[in-house]
Amino acid sequence: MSEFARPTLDDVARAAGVSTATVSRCLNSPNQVIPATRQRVMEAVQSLGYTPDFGGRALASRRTNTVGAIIPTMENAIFARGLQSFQEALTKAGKTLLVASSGYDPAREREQMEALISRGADGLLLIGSARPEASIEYLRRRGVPYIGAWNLGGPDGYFVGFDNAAAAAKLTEMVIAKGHQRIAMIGGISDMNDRAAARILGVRQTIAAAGIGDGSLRVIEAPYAFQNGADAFGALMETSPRPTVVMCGNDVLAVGALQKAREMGLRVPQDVSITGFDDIDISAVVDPGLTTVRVPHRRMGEAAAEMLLRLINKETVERQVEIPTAIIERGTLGPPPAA
Amino acid sequence: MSEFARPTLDDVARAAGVSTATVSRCLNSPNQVIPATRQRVMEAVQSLGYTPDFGGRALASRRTNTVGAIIPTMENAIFARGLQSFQEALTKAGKTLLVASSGYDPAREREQMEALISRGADGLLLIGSARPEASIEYLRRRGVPYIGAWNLGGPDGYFVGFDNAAAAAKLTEMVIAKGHQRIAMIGGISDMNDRAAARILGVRQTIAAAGIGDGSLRVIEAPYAFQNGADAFGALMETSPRPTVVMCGNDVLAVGALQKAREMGLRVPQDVSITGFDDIDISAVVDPGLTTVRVPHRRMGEAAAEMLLRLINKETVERQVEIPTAIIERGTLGPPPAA
DNA sequence: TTGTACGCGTTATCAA
DNA sequence: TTGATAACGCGTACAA
Repeated sequence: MSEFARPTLDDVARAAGVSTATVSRCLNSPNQVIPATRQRVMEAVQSLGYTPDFGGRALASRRTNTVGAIIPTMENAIFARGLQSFQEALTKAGKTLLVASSGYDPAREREQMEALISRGADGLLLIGSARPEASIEYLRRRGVPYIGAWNLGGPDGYFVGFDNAAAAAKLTEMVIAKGHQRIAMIGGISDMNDRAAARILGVRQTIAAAGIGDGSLRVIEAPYAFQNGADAFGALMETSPRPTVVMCGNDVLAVGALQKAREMGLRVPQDVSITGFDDIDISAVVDPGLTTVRVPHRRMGEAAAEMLLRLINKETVERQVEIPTAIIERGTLGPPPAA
Repeated sequence: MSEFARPTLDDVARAAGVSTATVSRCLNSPNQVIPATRQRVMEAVQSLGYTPDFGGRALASRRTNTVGAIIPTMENAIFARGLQSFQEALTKAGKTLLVASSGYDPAREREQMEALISRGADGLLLIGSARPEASIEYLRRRGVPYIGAWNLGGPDGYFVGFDNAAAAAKLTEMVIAKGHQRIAMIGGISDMNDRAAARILGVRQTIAAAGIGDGSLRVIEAPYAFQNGADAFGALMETSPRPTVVMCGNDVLAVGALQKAREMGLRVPQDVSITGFDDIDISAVVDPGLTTVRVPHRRMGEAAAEMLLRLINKETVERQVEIPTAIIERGTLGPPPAA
């Protein structure tokens, strides 16, 4: 009650009648201390409510057991899920995870990098590979291990993720096999978001290769939100000739599109087909269920933790770990209408 | 390339040909330094890629500009959304947010408290008010300002949140007004989750007060997941006499219940009514739309940031800030079947 | 097994 | 306006 200052090692030492070194040892390598002493020290720790000061500890020991993650936004369930398992794996290894979000802004991402590194992060998890060279140079110069996740990257750097383009291509092949000739797409904003860009690319290339229609693809890009999916779908349905299938870069967009179709009195998949990407929870719940690409986020989080930990420990690490995806067929993809 | 160690203040000072004190001043109070010197120093900072060490800085200045938040899980969108705005408000005030999750485990929450405090957190955001007295005592002794969010709390402590019980009661009154006599509920796990408990309580008390049925309420508690909502709904529909309405403690459970109803060939709301709580995105997308309680998470995050900041600055603060909720009527609540 | 004493990188005080 | 230098809290050789 009367004590309002944080207790220090010194306070504990005095209370227990030992030296600060002994208290420190009790906390860090207890078996070097005789049980009687240890108990006395631990009692003092308890009664004072002592918690070691992170700053002092980091300063003296030169390590922090902290890793940082910078994600675009906490509001996207797919990051939340992957991060959760990332954190669980880290916790098992005795590390603490610090999370920051960039709001899809490279400048802000850079700020967060500095904040995390100045807090002593031993390693960093970043999303994707699209970022200014200066940010990467900064990381490199500082010698901070980092990995990109949620997709695969270029020739250098370490990545654990999905081949977004290949998965989109495979789904597109299935769409074409159903007989669709007029394909349109609603994608995420591809600028500085390589996942969104790769998904669009996969669809586009497959269509071009198959020589469907004129080989081009109509794409509307929009931030991930139900309403944007609905609006874009409405716009696409205005065009003539109407697409027979709308492929979406993300399930959120797809569900919005699906809702809009219902509002417009269009039956899915009889009048128009819709596909998604990610397989979020909601995709199994809508009616009809969404045909989409399943992306195992939890496994990716675990794999990312393992890779980053190995990098931090300077063990050998594969440069790329690919997490396989799978197409989940539910009800929103069918053959094109006969018309 | 050849430099792999983190540059220190000393390195910068040497490179710029000044003392460490001057470098420190350049970074913290630039106008105390003559422009010519400042520029020379800043160039050295740039070219070395210097970032101040957080530990050293915290040690010397005795403040961290860091606040911590401990949430049950990152996978619940309602926390993610509130946290996002909490963080935005904090960032404006020059603070950095560190997020940790407890997995609904009080012991783990306590560990995270220590981790955050040892990292110098100036204040803590916690969810709800249900936690062991020892955890609270620990916080109090350390003199760390903290607030509970997402609900309101007891006589002491600071809270910003919703009156979960009152909102549930109001919704129940509406249900009763529609003519329902047989009400059942699917709630979250109420143990150590005061939000879930309060929602159940609000429903139960209203039913008892109205003398509906025998005044008791059948409740199944389950973790928030679609499948659990579906399973619990199935179990409830087995009972006889069947409830005419199933009130859910959360929209996730409600959507699961809705899906199960469809599977069972039950029309909503003609055969059975369903209500939710939270108004997550999906609730407007399902068919029919979910009648639920809207909880403005973003506003809560902002209000929480303001309150915590004031507490940290030792300004005067109201003990409780209540964020109003509203009932959103969509399609899942109707009158009971005539039968 | 325990204690002494130094150094980690920074800020802040006091002189110059 | 700038420079020495003493804290800050902790870990760890080294000595006892």
